[in-house]
Amino acid sequence: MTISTKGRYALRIMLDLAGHPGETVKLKEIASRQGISEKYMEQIIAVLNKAGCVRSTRGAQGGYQLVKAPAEYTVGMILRMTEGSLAPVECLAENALSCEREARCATVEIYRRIYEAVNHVIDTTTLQELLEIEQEKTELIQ
Amino acid sequence: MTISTKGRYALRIMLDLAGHPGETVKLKEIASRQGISEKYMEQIIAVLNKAGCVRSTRGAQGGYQLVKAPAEYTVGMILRMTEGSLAPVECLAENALSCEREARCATVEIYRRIYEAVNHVIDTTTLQELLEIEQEKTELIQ
DNA sequence: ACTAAACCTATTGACTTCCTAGGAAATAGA
DNA sequence: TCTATTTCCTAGGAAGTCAATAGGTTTAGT
Repeated sequence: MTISTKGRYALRIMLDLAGHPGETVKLKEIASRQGISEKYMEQIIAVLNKAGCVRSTRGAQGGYQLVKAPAEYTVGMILRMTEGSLAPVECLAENALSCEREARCATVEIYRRIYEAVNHVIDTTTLQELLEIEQEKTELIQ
Repeated sequence: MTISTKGRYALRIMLDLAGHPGETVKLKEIASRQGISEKYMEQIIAVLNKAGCVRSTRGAQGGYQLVKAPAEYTVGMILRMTEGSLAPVECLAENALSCEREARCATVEIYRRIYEAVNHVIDTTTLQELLEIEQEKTELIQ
């Protein structure tokens, strides 16, 4: 029931980019700030890039930047890109092949409720909101 | 972000027992009704047994039965016994060792919200409620 | 005694996760 | 044009987890 590093790192990458608006941020910078393997991050940001979430500039002085404003990204978008569906059971995922227990399965109801609760949280929280939380936290440290 | 078969099967075992009140149900019966490997179920029900969730009777004509009424079991109790904590990240689990990013980590806030939402769902749904859903569903089939 | 059941522990194949490795392609600046 | 820097691409691999399977021991009813 855990979210893998792939999704968690994706969120941190996006948050890092959101914290540097207008800049073209190198992966190396994000890696050192976040303490994540640069090579591993490459693979994660590739997904975000192909999905059109970030824009990349190749070559020297290249890097990444957000395409839209932080408020335009929900956490749900980012997590689903990297993690796939967050359904607690396969039969609830979008492209699931129908289960033969479907008609009489009572337990799926609890999984449906969990799924809806999770979706509600991640679809109503934006990157902007996380950015504000981060800023509040850093102010507390200073 | 999925719940493993261990937790899902545990819920189905408990629901099966709840559907046969007063009876001492053999594992073999549950296995054939639920279409789950008997040997694998042994390991799962052992956890529920040690936790005092079910009572076992050994020897011939033995089996299992619930200790309490279905309304006394929440889905949360059952899932946590078999799955462990349902926290989406380790640092939120009960016995987690503190994370050094804690003070400045903004993303943990979204995980906390997810965690709370999941906990709310599973702690407010009882086995009794699932039993009623099951009964409604079987009536629809007939 | 015989049989049916729970109990116990080890092992295994498949899969996933998290990361490392090694380069190719693109581009800014000298 | 050359070089350094960056993104891009693909393969591979160590470790761990999952979902069982296997093979017994113990207990108790008939």
